[in-house]
Amino acid sequence: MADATIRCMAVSARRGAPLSLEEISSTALRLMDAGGVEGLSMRKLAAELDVNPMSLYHHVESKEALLAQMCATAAERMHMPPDDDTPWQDQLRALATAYHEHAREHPAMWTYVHLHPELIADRRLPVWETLYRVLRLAGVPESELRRTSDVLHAFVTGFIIGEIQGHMPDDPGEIDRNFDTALNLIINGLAGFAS
Amino acid sequence: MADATIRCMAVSARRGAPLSLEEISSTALRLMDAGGVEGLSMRKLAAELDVNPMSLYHHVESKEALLAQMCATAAERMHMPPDDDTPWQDQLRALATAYHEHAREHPAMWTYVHLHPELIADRRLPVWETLYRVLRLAGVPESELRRTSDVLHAFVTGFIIGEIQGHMPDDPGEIDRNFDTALNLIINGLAGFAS
DNA sequence: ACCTGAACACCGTTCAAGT
DNA sequence: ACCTGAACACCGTTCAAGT
Repeated sequence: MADATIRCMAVSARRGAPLSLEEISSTALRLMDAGGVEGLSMRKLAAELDVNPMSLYHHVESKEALLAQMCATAAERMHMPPDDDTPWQDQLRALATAYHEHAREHPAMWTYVHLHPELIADRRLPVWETLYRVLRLAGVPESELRRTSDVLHAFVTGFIIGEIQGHMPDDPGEIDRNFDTALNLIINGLAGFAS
Repeated sequence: MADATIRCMAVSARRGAPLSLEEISSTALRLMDAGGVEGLSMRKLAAELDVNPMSLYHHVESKEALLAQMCATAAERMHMPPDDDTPWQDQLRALATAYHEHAREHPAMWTYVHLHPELIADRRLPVWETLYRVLRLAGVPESELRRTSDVLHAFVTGFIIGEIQGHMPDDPGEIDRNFDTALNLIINGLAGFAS
């Protein structure tokens, strides 16, 4: 019986269990975290999963589609700070920090997202919901929410990429001071807007 | 005589003249402008120059070195607005606009620079000289010039990449309004700093 | 249903040989 | 001095064949 089931599912000769999309994309993310963008190839991914490269194409349309999938689930799962009734400045700081940390955990994937902004364009994503809420608190008029959030997001990702790709931290305190400078600039700028 | 010269220079069978670094990198830039990052490969570049792919390696150490070369000369040649004694806000606007336009002319190369910030790290480059001058005018203390200029540069490149890679202009006026929002945010932020 | 091997059209690059 | 062809170690992906 078990033999029959296994035979009819055409399980890989090299593996016990069939592939799943979940397994594929989490392994892919691990490869990307470890080896950068060049660390992820369909062939290396297949080797890591102990499977023929072509088997992947039964679960994923293309490498691009796989990357899109990875980014989408990462963006959905991103944990955002809740509305805690503190001043908008503090909430913006918390949001930026959460974003920042997430990006530093998955720098290569983040760089890819930055280069393909359409992958997180969905305004129902937690990041955007949270950012909109904070910007409303800051007094940004409804008609300017879209534009302002786009600009801020571009700033933050620009900063993060610079940090990821740049001369890395001799002094880790230097990172924090850069981050503070960036955030203070934005908060000052927004405050000027609202008033 | 001419024959002898040509023979001893071992000129390509397919071309009249020998390759030059200048010819290589300007052709490479043209390919990149036209076809994005994927538009530039050593093999396509050689084909465009009507030369064997391996000939390129006599003038350039690697593809990476070629890209570095291209970015460096582009950054050196970038034409910056002169000090015209207008308020720093106007001068910053002029600087950002010049940068913006240059990036829109060579979006793929610009994206590459953004991903390899060390390529324009040289503080003697016109961009940095100009930015430092404007930031001094804005009242940024000497000890914060490096940090502030890094952050601003990251913001601006983040914005530009977002614009290049993002949903492109349905309405070209939309671009300008985004750009204004970004710049006003920065100027407001800096003004808060200095005071 | 799912997996596979061979093949195709690409990469960047090394190396020994040509003139 | 400069150019070249063959070769190597990679890519993503198609397609027909296996179970």
